[in-house]
Amino acid sequence: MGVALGTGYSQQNCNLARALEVVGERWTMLVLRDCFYGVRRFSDLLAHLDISRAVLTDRLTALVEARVLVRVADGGHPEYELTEAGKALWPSIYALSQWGEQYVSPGSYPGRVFSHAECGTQLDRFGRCPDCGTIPGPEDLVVAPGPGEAVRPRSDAVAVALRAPRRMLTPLRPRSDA
Amino acid sequence: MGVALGTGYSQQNCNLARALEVVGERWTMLVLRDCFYGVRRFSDLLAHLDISRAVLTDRLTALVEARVLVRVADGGHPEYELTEAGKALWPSIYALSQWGEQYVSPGSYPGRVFSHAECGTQLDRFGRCPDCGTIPGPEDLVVAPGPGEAVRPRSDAVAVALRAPRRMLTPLRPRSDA
DNA sequence: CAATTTGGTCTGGTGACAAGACTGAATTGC
DNA sequence: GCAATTCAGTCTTGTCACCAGACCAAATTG
Repeated sequence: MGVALGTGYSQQNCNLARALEVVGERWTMLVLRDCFYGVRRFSDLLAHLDISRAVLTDRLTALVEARVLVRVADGGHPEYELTEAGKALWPSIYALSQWGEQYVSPGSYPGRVFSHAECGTQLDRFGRCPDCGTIPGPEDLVVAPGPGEAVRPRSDAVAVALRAPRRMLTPLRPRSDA
Repeated sequence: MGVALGTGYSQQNCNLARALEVVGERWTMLVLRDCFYGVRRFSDLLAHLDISRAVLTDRLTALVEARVLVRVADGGHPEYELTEAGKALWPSIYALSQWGEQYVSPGSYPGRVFSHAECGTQLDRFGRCPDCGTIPGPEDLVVAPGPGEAVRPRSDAVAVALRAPRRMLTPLRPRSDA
């Protein structure tokens, strides 16, 4: 209780409202973005997002309950991984990022560029690979820092790792395999 | 003051965070969805969304300030229209709706289907017209109710108008042209 | 011109969030 | 093996946003 409440758009017979009940809360999208970048640990999310511990706990719990993430903890520290439903959110996140880049902070925040790993071509603003004509899923993408510099670069582990091109969805830290 | 605050993801040098500062607040996306459907009046949004008056006022003010909507009021009652930046949000809204339909309420909420007005073909989940191979903008789309019935159909003017296929972005009510 | 609708503003009560102290389990250092 | 540290949370307190509903002036309708 208290998890999915406060987000209820109860009277809306609408798929957008249903989606927003799951991913529309503050911070949720940013948590998921980090998951796509390979972040899996509570502490990494905490350090990268400047989010309150209680709220991060709440969001992770809700996302696990909604089957967007799975909590994996065999003995060691728990890790949070995207499920299929979670990975399917990539187009939404990409579309919002592109809009932010074009209309909110044009030019100021170079952000990151995404390329089709197979052919190295940079995606267009709809997420299409202009070379292949397809819309690659997140597992087929490489993220790299865009041109230009961040205004005030961060120093947390996640920010540092993202200064080099990375295959998306690959864990930021090596698995603590038994 | 008090408008854009509370949504600040200040430390995030990230386009997604920038986008969410503008459209990430509760209700904002649903307001915009209605704008795409042709809703332009305060009272229609109020009736269709079951939102508090104060919050609706706040959201509209913020969206106008962010240049996502324009407030047009020549004498008569004001109307809110999507700007170019606002229309550019369509891919984000479409992506979220599709995700909601597939992963949150599969089958339960038939929602609406979107077709390319030019050729009548229904869009795929990435917003592509399978016939033309393009990704039509919202001005080239027709919304129609999906198959199946809403659980508890609404009776407000907007819900009623949306029971028939409609060209998107066309005003719900005839303009009170001078 | 009276009644109603429209587009708001203004209250009060409730719930969400931020900041930070605190804790027990896991991990690391030696 | 044991101490120190890190990790993944929980708990508390204050602030802020949101909801429900009363209220109000301007526009519109009858």
